[in-house]
Amino acid sequence: MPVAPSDALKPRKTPRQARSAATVEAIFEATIQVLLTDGYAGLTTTRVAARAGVSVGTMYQYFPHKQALLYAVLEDYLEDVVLAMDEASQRFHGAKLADMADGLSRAYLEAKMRRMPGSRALYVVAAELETSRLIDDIVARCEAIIAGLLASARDAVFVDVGTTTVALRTMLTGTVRAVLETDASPEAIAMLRAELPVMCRAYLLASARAV
Amino acid sequence: MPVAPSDALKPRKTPRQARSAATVEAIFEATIQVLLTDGYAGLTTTRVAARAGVSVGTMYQYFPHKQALLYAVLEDYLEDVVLAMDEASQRFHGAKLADMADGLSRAYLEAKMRRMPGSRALYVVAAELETSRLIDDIVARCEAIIAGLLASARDAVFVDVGTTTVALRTMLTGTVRAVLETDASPEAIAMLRAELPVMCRAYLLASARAV
DNA sequence: ACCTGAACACCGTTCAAGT
DNA sequence: ACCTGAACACCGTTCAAGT
Repeated sequence: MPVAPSDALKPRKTPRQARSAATVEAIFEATIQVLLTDGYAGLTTTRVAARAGVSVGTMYQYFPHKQALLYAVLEDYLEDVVLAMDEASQRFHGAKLADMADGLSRAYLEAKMRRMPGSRALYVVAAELETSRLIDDIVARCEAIIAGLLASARDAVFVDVGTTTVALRTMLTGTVRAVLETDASPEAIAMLRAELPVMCRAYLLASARAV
Repeated sequence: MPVAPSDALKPRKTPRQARSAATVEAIFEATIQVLLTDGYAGLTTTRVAARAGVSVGTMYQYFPHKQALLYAVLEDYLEDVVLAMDEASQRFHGAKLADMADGLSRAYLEAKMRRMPGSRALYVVAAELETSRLIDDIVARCEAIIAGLLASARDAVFVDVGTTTVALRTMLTGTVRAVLETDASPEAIAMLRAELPVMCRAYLLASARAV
């Protein structure tokens, strides 16, 4: 694979002055806008620069290439999702397993919904980009959060928390993605809201020993 | 969205002579090879043509643009998966719900595994391409197969087969994708083999009324 | 009928010149 | 310090010329 090392994806320089901070912010916002109006195929460096009101050269001063720009946008988005998981995990620490399943799946879904329709656009970015390092990091943090939560369950103990954690995380992210990516209609989202907690509860109860 | 109508994705002409059928076959095979060695970013029309041993012009005689080529490759792949689902559905018609869950999830997973590592490469293609019409069709056929299977369960009846079908299909495809796309290691696959049937069984039993 | 490959438009990226 | 935009290399696509 012709894959750039992850370090190459970092921003070229961190803005130190108010003017350049505003520039980066504008580029950031413009990227999402262009993604939404022109799609991934229409996402052009020239177009992003124009929308942000700067020249291409300026953009390249902050992001060494297009990938780095998208990487930064994606990172910002994913941090928000991890935060939501973490909050839910604290709220349901020591709760009953069924409540955990509900709380976790709802928190994840709401975090995604809060940033719709950016969520849809960014799935494409995540798939196309060389993001393994970033995704791996986010996944690891999510799973640490979930494992900690499950271990604290008041009414259940797990034979293999590690496996259950990975499976649950995969099911949660995969299922939501499968829906949002192809059909983000109100009915599809209603289905997710209703069935996702059922799936999580059923799987967790099947994997745990009551105590 | 700057999206070409789906008709524009069809091959420009169907090969009528043995020579051109061989040409198309070579282009097809070359596409997957280039995808595997150079990644999606490195997938160039020139490169595919060279690998297939034809000129760019020849390629454009069969596929009006790069998207059409990828679309055709993806279509071929997806048909194979639907076939696997259909076979499993026939094998488990009228069986017990738990056996259906096992059979369906195993069949789906095996179909994906059989075409690894093409599976991984094509996830990116599917995400980037304008494939809604194709995906919608495949999804509809998968869900018809699943709905028929569930309705035939010997020991259970569903409150809302439609919802359960959509949710199960989403869980199945989404979960497998979430794993294969980011980590197709033997351990990850072993996890899937063990946990996917558990998930399916648990969710189906939670959604059904025993009879 | 089918194939070739130079030619064209466009995009990512750079860098000499500006403030 | 930060910004500009013409210039370069490369890719998707076409089409006049070949067999």
